[in-house]
Amino acid sequence: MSLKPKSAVLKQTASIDRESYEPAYVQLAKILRQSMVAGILRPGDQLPSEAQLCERYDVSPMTVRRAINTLVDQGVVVAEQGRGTFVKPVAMGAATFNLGNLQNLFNDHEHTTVHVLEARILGADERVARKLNIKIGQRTVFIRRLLRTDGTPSLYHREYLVYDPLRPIVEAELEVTALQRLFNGTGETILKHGDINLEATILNDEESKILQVSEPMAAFCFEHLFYDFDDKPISWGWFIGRADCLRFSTQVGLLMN
Amino acid sequence: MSLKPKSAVLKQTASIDRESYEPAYVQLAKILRQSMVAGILRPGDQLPSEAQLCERYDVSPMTVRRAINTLVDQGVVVAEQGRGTFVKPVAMGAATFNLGNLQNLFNDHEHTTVHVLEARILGADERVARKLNIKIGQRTVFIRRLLRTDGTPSLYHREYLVYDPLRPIVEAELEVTALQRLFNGTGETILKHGDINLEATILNDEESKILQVSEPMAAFCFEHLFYDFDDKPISWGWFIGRADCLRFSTQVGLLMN
DNA sequence: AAGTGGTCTAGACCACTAT
DNA sequence: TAGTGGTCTAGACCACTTT
Repeated sequence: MSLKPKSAVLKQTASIDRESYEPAYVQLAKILRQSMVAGILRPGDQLPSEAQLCERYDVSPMTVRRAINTLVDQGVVVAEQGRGTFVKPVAMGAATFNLGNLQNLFNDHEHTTVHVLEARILGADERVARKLNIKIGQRTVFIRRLLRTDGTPSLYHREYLVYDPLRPIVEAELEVTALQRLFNGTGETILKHGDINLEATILNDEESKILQVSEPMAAFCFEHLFYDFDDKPISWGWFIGRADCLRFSTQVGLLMN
Repeated sequence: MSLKPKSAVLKQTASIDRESYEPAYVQLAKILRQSMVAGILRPGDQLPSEAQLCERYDVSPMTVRRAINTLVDQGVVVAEQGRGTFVKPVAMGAATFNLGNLQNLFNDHEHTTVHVLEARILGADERVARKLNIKIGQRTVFIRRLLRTDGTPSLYHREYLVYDPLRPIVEAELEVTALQRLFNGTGETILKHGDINLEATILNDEESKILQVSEPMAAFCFEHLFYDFDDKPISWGWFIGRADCLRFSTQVGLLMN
């Protein structure tokens, strides 16, 4: 691990194309990233100082700054005031998984359909009352939905909504499109924030039946609790999907681009 | 949903404290965020223009820009060139889970211990050969590790390393600290990048025994495949943890701070 | 003291969207 | 055409780390 900037090597790399549609800071970030991918800059190595980069690529300090901030945000370098900017080592702990992939499911009307299996007014039991911070017996709207991908059951959703006759949302929530809104936030929304848990579980009898699984099978469970603008819970529910149909992939470290 | 900036309302909010240790752009971002939390700016609403914010808070365009970019990065607003900047609705699809929580486990030497259950040279079978892109029968180092939290088995790890007599890493990999390095990237590293999969599964007999579970139980499985600086796979393995001891939580939307 | 990153200014020009 | 965000300049000062 070298402690000095690899100035000599970097000097030979590409320069910034002023005619390009790509902003200078993006180009610079790519150049630096590329030197890491190529192994010119290794984990632990120090990047050239901002002043050096300004001179070498003939851009202003703010532009260099932004390029480096981009890399910091991407988690590939770390900047330490007074010391320098260094290439971060690959760490599995930096891996992140997002539900964005799942979101595509809801938008893909070609292959995915949503069926409302059940929707009725239900008095809250102890568990529901606790989650939604309401009294036991207070009315909720209980909804069960099933998503099918190419006809095959893929996701089973259950949801309890606080019943409020003043809020016309209830009607809308029953519609098939309501799920989509929950997931990608299109259209009107009364949700301010939400808590989401990801768990692994084994399908119970009801779930197995609905998802058409015969043997015991592992599944992902996304529990969600949404709040309105008064920070009152209004929706508690969970999605369950077969483990053999769901997978989350991600990458860490230096990738091509 | 209003289509006009809530200029009048925002005008009354706090101003920027020049004496504060907090950068101006952070303060401005907080002020804007606060207006969203307070419901002054609702999903779909347009933020005041950059010029307006410059004037109102007496900062330069670049500072306003950075504040807004912060919010864009946080995913709470979306900026559209030529139109304006708008508050994004809450979307479950925006949720992200990271393995950082898990990382704490490895650093917490007070409560967590790592035991090497097995470590031996092993010829690659078809599956291992395919994953590591080597020939069947080629030698690998097979390692089994068990992590205990306060004495209770919590994570079971199996790993195949390409055996390379020229690389002294093999010795080091056997050490207990090797796992920590894999996860948080401290010290020397020969890893350039990695692919990570998150799956839900049911513990098999061996896993149940090692994790001291009697009944069938769901589990999280993190499969990892790491590459060296020549983009050759050198490590394939997976962590398995009991579902009742592992949970991933996250939040979406507007949070307090 | 010298070098580093962190912040900030006060403008400028451009591309895009709306009217 | 006016207003918006997107980029960029050429400096400045500060806080911090190292020598």
